[in-house]
Amino acid sequence: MNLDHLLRSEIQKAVTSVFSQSVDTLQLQPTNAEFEGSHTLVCFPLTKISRKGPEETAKVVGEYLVANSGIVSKYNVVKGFLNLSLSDSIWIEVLHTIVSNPDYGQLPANGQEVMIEYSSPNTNKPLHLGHLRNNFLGYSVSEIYKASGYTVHKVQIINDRGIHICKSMAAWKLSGNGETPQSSGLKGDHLVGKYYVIFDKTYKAQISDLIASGLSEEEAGKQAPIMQMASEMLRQWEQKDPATIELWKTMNGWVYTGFDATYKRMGVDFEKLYYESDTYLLGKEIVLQGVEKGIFFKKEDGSIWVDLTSDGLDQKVLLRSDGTSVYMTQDIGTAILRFKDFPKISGQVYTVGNEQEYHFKVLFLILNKLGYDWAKHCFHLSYGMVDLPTGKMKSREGTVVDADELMEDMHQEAERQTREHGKLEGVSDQDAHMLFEMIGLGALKFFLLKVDPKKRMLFDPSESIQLQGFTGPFIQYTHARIKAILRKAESLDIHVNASDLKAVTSLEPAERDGLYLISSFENKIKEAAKDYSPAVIANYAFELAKAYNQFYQSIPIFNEENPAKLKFRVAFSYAVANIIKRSLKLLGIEVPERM
RNA sequence: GGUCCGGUAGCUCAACUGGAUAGAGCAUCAGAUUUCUAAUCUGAGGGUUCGGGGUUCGAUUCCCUGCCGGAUCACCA
Repeated sequence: MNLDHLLRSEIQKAVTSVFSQSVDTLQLQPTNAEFEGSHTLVCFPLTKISRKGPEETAKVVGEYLVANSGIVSKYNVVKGFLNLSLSDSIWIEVLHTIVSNPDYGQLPANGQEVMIEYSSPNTNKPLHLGHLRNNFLGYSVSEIYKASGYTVHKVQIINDRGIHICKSMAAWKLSGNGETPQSSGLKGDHLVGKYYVIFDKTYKAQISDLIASGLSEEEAGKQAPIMQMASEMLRQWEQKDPATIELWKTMNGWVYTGFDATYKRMGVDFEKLYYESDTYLLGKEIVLQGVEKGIFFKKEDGSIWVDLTSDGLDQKVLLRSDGTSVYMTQDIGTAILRFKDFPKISGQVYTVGNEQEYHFKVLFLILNKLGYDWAKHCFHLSYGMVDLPTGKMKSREGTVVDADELMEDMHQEAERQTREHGKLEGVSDQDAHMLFEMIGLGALKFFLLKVDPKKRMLFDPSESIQLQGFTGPFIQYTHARIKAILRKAESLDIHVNASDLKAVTSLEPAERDGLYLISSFENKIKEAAKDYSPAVIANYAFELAKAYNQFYQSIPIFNEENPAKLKFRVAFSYAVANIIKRSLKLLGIEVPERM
């Protein structure tokens, strides 16, 4: 039974019957806490067909529903708002359908496939806080789409070639003395990142020397020996010079080993990896064909452009005058390749920061001009930057927050607070370790996902390690508490079946509040999918946990003398725990049995 | 300069896409553990929703305008 559908159809019937005219949309919203009821119908829009004032309209509909629907037990009208109270038997039925459906929260398969790209790092340095937001977001949106009934293909494109990795290679060759992850004990991505920093330092020093010897800043930048070395390596790489390719493979290999460990700890995964070194030449053919078809045009110097002025944008280069590809060319090729690899996908989602909005706008327009009708189902999941209290993250200024370090810090903080609470009695070291990890990462993921992805957000380290209030651990804790109740019920040999639930005759307000939230879970999943927003789920899970804690506080379950009521409350607790678990899973967060 | 985002309590964020007296968390203050886990719960204070116009039964939400912050506008990625 879907409560929302049921109620809407009852209201439709009422409206049609009372005003002898139907209405296509109903404005149904949760009732404010200060009024009685659970669902509120906004009646202002109905005045057009009722030809009555809003209060009178609400009253007539309310009367009808109480008399005829069988599910509305009471109503009250405040201004144009019709507040409805549902009969307790309906709430009990809601609980029954949910506990008897193990797949509640998984919408039926809709036969559609979608590709979601996220992460997509450069291979010259370790992942940082910005990547964490990206990865958690991409992963979570993938989970949300799966729950909505889609088949999801998670992919990324690894930017493994170009001047950035050559910089690390040049610095390593100059001053690395053959250092390896094994010899240094450094994680591979951090080792390569170390040489990227060394490159930058050396480069700057060389520039100031050159400026001191009379060169302009621009000239110095070009002539600095280390930069010339990196540029030369890029040329050699493109010419497939064996030694250069070998070094490139070695250093990228170190990075991948490092990334694998980081992804594993983050709990994210990918179905297929695309590498820029494989795809950067793609798209060139397409662009040349586009010139022949008259979609693109060539300038005198031989460069190829697309004219987007009729779409309110500028002209954009697609092939350089020397015939080489740019980023856009590659992305055109990669997009087409992906639709060949996964012919059933209807579209793809690109999880990329909002600084690339213009790029994707252009990309989708070009694909559209090329005649790919899937282009209109491509979506740039654009998210805001993560700021620090000290301002923007700047890798050159050393203010980046490293992903590995941050996850470790969160783990340790979880451990510190757990020990402080004295919650580890009878817990093995191994279980304790898993618990700290679960809590630490739960806090971090929740912190980054609770904000609307579109918005720029502030990462305050002292706030992110909070385990109280609007946090992941608060919700995990609620789950653990419920599990304790379920264990106790088990030990008392309390088992619930349908007839027990139906024997309950009256509910407490706290129970109805919880059931209302439970009944709206699937709508929240749809909303989150439509908006590409894990924040919808984060807010929902928090509301649910809060509602349960209020219930938990006010009603001691095992003191109840009426056995049917007691069983009802156990079943209710079970349902809440399940939905907490499922919602947090949509955010990539695990829940503990005890904490 | 053009285009696009954003501005809500001291701080970090919500507000069901135009609905009720704008809500949470943190922080501050005051309370609640012979009870199923106090990482919890209850209560208090805290607002010109950046300013100014407009649209209508009704605006944080839509339109215009000004101010502030950010992104972007490369033969970079």
